[in-house]
Amino acid sequence: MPYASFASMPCTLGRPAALLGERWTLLLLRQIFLGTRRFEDFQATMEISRSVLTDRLNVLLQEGVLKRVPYQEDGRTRHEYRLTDKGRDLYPVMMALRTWGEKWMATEEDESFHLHHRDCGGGVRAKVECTDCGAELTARDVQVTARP
Amino acid sequence: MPYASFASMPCTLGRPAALLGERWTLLLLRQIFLGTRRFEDFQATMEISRSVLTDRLNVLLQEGVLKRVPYQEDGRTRHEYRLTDKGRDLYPVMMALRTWGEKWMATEEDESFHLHHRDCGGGVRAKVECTDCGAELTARDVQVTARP
DNA sequence: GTAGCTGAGTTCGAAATACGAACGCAAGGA
DNA sequence: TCCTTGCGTTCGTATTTCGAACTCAGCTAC
Repeated sequence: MPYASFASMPCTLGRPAALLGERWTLLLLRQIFLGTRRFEDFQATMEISRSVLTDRLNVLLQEGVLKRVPYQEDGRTRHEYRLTDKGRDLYPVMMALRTWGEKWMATEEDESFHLHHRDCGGGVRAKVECTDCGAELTARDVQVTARP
Repeated sequence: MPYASFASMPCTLGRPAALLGERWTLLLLRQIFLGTRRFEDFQATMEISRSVLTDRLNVLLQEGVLKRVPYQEDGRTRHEYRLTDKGRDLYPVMMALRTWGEKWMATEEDESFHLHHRDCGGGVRAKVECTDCGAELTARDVQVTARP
């Protein structure tokens, strides 16, 4: 199976993994969650080639993760890329990555950014929980069964 | 900046994003969390080319996400790839992807698998919470500030 | 009007990656 | 001795990515 055909794989973990597992896509989403919205800014901050940037933005537009929104600048109409509701729902994925990075990949030189809850000032972390009892779960607590 | 040099980017979200954002890596991790452990089985279930599989496994070994563990089969010593503690801690990332996939990418044909809490049988989902007050957070609830 | 600037792409030849079929190799078994 | 298995490595071809140059539309200044 060529990589591209995972887009149609019948698995709700496999399809997102294939979509976000394309080179540059996760880094692009990181920029977007940090507030970058314009083609030129993506290009400048990530040093991605323009043609690949065009391609990745188009894929995310097609998937409905991003939308193009017109805005005005010095009287001209331009467009910026913004998250849709679907895209905004990727927040837990990004936070899970960051929580993992903080625990396992942190170095002295990291100077990224702080995140805190607007209301109470607390920290932010991703976790997995049981929808019934609310317990926090690890891989060991979870049983995998084939779907009927 | 070529993609590879994000490996040294001073950001605890950027580095994991670059590592897992390499083609095949997320799909490989999915297989691993589903229980695949041997080279041949990865190759067969994902139809990845052998050389790329070798490369990705080596990267994950080097990063300490996987380890090679010897085991016996018909008297011969072989090796299998297993998650380290660091690797097992990627579980929330996978569950966040799946939670998102279930919500936004589910189709009729999906026949992947069920997950449930061993103790109480409940469902499984990823979420982001405040480390102080425990509230569930979305992107809008979180303030981003440059690190001092 | 026209020359220049800017944001947002598009094009294209060269370099890096991925593909897949064939090969290598070590350890058992027939 | 030869065959099979698991696990890679090699190598020529096909696909992606790179980066510099080009395009194009809508101002702005002259």
